[in-house]
Amino acid sequence: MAGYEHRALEAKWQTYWAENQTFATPSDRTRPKYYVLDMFPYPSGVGLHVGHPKGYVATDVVARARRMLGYNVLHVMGWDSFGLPAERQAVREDISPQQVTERNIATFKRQLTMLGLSYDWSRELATSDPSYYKWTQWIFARLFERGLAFEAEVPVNWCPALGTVLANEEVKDGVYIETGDAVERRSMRQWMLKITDYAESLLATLGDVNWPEGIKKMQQDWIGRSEGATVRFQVDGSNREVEIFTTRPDTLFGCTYLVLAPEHPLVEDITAPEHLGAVNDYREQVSRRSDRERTSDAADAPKTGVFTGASAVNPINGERVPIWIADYVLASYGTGAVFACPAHDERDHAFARTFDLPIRQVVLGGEDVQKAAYTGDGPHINSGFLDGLDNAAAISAAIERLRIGERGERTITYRLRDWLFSRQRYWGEPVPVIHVNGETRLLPDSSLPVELPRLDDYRPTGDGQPPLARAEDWLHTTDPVTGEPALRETNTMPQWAGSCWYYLRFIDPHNDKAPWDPEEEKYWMPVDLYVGGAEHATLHLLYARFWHQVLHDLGYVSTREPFQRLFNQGMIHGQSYRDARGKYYYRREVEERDGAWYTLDGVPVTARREKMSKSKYNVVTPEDMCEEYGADSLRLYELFMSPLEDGGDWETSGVAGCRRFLDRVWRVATDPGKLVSEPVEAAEMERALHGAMKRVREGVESLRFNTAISDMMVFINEATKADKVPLAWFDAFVRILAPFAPHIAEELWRMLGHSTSVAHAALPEHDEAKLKLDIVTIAVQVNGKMRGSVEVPADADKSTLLAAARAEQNVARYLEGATLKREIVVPGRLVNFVVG
RNA sequence: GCCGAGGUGGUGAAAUUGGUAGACACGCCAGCUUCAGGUGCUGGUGGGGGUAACCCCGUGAAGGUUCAAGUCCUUUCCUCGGCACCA
Repeated sequence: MAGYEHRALEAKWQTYWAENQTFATPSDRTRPKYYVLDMFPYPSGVGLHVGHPKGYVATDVVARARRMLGYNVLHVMGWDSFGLPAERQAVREDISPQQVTERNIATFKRQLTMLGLSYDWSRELATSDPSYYKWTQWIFARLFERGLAFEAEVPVNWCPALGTVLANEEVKDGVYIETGDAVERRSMRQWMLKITDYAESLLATLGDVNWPEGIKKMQQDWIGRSEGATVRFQVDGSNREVEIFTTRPDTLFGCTYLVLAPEHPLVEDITAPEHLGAVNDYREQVSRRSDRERTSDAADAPKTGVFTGASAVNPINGERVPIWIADYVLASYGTGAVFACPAHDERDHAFARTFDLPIRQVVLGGEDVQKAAYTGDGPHINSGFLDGLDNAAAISAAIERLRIGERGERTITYRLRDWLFSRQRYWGEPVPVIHVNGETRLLPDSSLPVELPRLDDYRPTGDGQPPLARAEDWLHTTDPVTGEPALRETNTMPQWAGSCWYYLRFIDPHNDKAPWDPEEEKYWMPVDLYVGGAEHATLHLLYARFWHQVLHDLGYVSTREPFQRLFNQGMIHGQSYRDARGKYYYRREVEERDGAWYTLDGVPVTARREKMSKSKYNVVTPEDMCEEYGADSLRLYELFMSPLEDGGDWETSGVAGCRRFLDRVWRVATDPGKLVSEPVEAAEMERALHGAMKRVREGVESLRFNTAISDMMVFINEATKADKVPLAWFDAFVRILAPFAPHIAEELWRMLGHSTSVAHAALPEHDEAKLKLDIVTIAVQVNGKMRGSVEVPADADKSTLLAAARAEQNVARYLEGATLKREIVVPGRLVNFVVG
């Protein structure tokens, strides 16, 4: 009575799909292709919770629907399996990261398989597999050859808790964004990738891709293009020059001092002896402040700084201005030096007020510039040859004058910095270079992959070398070209390396001659739909685009951009319960009474929606859902609960609701005599069916599946109520249900007498004519207020509509004795009488 | 502080893009079925008033445009994401 046996049924079809390779990627090239990709997961030790599969289910629906629309679909899954957590877990459990990773992958794969996702598992890959990272190293070699990978002694983000450096993109407010561990500045020899060479290119093609505007904006802001000028100031009484960057060269006449970043290399040279003490104290004080302190109270913090005793000559008017140092000027942006125009820049203004430096107005507008900076447009004054010009004209004129005098030129600066590409860890790709007599040499492709050696201990060495330095036999090698003794590189690549190109390897994952076959690449690229979380906006997505554009410049790939369409799925939150002391409770340990929550012992707790996490006791696992309600019900609920981009709060009762829907579907199919081969007069049911068919197709385009599912529910509600349901209608229904609930659909499909998988049946197309109603209900308003409704033929003309509307009892009451001023008729919708 | 997205029943959400607000589902209520129910079926369910027909109010708040506003405009409040001395 209850419904169908989901456990046996789902197991049966999952086995069938595997045995029959139902989802093998087609090899014929006559059909259109569709490459639909999920951001592959890092296989963590804790496994999946129900928040993870939302995106996977959505892409699976798209993949299945596209197959049914006649596309060759590439739909694959793999593992971003290098990374710090596995290494730490390995140390904790005293086993190897390889073992940890293997185990975690097995868990993830089991959980994903259970959901009935239609991946071509024969293309599964893992970034930590030598047959994969061989080609990651191969791409690194190409970057190195082009001068895009280089070593440098640079100030880095060092994270003592992790024992490694981090990229700028991984650090926010002085802490590692993943773990919240503190980060400090340090100078170290590191591998860098010259992503800044691609700043312009990465901006340029952002317009060509179908991505959420928000993500594009974030990438634009991260790259941070800024147009302005570099200007060289002669240091007074010296042949040295201070080079500054400015977006406002038009305000050079308002310059009353110069500011260098405390770390600026020129500071030592120019500081006057009597100021040396103060300058050194200040630099010391600044260097002691952590990034966290410096960024957390940025912006509106009081300005600090000291005078160097030196002065510089303003090239635009020959004026001498003092040179200060201050930490509001960043060493890492522009040239690490600015000229200050306090009248027209808020930061300079605050600094000038603090140290009583002159403020000279050069642009007309605003209030008193002694009180507040004016940053708007206006005619220039006190500016010699710029007088009278507006900002834009003055900027051009100033730059032209500087250029002629060889004191400056137009310049574009980017916020983006080069990518710090080494990590002092074990569990990552070895960098394929060797060091011979202090010289770094790229290993020839023939010696790839450089495999990770097995270690007994994965911690850094006693003298602070990365863990790989422990592998003596591995570390000491010979140059395969010259035979000279050599040392291997002990830094490894960051986790982002493997994910920068995995979408390319999926195209041809078993190729051992090349990273991919060019013909295959041409067929499958670009990725048509890429689905994942928005947290990768400036990390993975920027890095992958960078590698892809380099590969494109080298002729290895055929598209400029890797991901044609990007879609961000929202995060699913779980309900958590916490008492006043902050202790969390499981759902089964609490109960609701009169709208408030208590533990079973009566301790009041607060219920909150939070990110699912083991420590918050609010994790719901896909296993539990599959066991109790079945994968099909879980899949439906993931999509039914909210639009894909919205995330939402997990409610297990909602899964039960989806299960009830499937049970009703089952009953419609199995009620004796319900399904009939003869036509049935049931316009409502037929309309519901065609509405659902339409919505399913729209959903595949818009990735809004919640309304498609509710329309399928409407059809089943109609079918449940009806005595007879035409077989042909139900047949079509099973096919639109199939992408969402593939197991039950496959079973029903066979019950309907088909002998091949529903996965390759044709997705039915709706008939627009069937959506039209013969009789429509028209709203009748008087003065814009609803006073009744009337049923009229859909094609009724205006006068018929008005007559019917007037005849409506309640409406007639309102019209009686009133003067009719106006009649509004919207055919098929409403009639509005405006009366006086 | 700046930039972006969003505020609709007890809950998740719909709303053909200016035309009957709340589809569908959860939850709740009532009835039927059942030895039993974390079952199934039927009906009800935005708030207030009324025996009823109906009436009034209602999409964060306040104004405005319009015959008509969840939808358009102005102001404002709140929530969530991103950036944060970028010269």
